[in-house]
Amino acid sequence: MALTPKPRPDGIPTPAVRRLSLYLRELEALLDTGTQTISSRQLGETLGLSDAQVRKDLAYFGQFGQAGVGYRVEELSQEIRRILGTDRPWNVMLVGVGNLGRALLAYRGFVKKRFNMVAAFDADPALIGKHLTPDGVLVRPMREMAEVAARMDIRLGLLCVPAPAAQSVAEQMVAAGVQAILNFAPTTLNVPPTVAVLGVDLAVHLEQLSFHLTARDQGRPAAAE
Amino acid sequence: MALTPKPRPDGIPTPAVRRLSLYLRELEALLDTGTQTISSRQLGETLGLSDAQVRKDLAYFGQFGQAGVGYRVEELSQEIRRILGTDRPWNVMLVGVGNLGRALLAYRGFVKKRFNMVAAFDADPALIGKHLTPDGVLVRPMREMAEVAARMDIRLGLLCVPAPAAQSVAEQMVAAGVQAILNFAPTTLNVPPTVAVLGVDLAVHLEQLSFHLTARDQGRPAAAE
DNA sequence: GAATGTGAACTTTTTCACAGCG
DNA sequence: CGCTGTGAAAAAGTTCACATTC
Repeated sequence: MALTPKPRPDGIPTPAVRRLSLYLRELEALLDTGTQTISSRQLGETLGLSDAQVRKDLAYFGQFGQAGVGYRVEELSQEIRRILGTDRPWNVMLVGVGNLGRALLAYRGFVKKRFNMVAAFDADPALIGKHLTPDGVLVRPMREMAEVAARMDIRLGLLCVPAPAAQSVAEQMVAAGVQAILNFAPTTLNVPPTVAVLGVDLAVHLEQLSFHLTARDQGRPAAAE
Repeated sequence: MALTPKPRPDGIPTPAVRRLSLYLRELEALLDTGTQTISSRQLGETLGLSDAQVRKDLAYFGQFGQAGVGYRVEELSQEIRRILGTDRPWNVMLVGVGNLGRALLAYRGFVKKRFNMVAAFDADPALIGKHLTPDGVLVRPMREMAEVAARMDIRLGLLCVPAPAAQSVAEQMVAAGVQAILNFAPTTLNVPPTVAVLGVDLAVHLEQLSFHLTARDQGRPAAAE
């Protein structure tokens, strides 16, 4: 163990950040089983990663382990939450209350992670003013977006409108102060570089699996996850 | 242009395969606008990729372009579909007809790509035998999975059950002959290496965006998409 | 002139391997 | 001893730059 006080390295591989979420998921499951400590080898095992990978990933952010022992599950969980910024709740808006949007509004997994869906918007006048579930959030007209976002301090948004509307809606979200967008529309968004966009194209995911099926049937390798 | 007849390289970067889907999405949009040909530079532009990246990615699979001209949109689309294995329809099953499962059953994006949701399963007796939408698919009991999968030649499945049930359900799917799983449960699946799994953990995606928000607020870099 | 396909250079990410701590 | 943290080596992926083709 070195004594570099805080190298503030910044040159953290993007894949390492992605894996951080997976480590956290694993650690939270371990907490439920009452496990106190875990080694890099054990932590990587379930996820199909090498022990070295796990240690290196965590080391980008600090020194959380204890030589000879491993990592304290509770402590490491909290550290990762702090790094990811989920040690506090975020208010989230959802735009586009179609089938998918409704399902996401009701998704329990967000609540557990303290992502609070506090506002929903849609362009369809027929939906405005409705609560889609008894305890669900009110659907508002698009024009209220900026005001509501400011009042509720919303910086994160889910975009669930059809592809043709996506770019224009994204611009409205950005104008309203949204700084990070999870985009479910099957299209690429053009936004200012300060805004983070993560695309989740469900058809693309299936295509990737189709490739694996096809490639395997033809003798190509094909890995997973 | 070289005359390597078919190098059968096999050492195709996984990211290249992912990008193939994005190229196809772009090309399909271009088809609607009646564009005949496109250069690697133009194709990469919308996606934020360099022209070299586009050419190299495509070159892993063959020689589809014409020097001085670019790529024929129609032709390249078909080539990519062939590579991805989406030049033909796939029958797909969905297991777990909760909020998310229902939304996915109704998702129009799958239909367009010829992923046919032909069977749905759930463990809840109250849902069995129902059609969740007028034109929707019948919800069947889990025990019929193997028989139905064989009869309908289903090799692809969407897993939309709660995390605690996911591993056991995945095993049933594999036993029923499913060879590729799109996993929406926030947990890692342990399946035989012949089976491809792609995880879509919605909370993880939001966590990644939270990281970007947090990192940016603190002077770290943070890229997107 | 415009744009591909591709070796070679470069950058990023992963793995190795081992000193050192509890 | 078991296990971390980390430089150094290896592998993977991206960009460069250019000969070549239309």
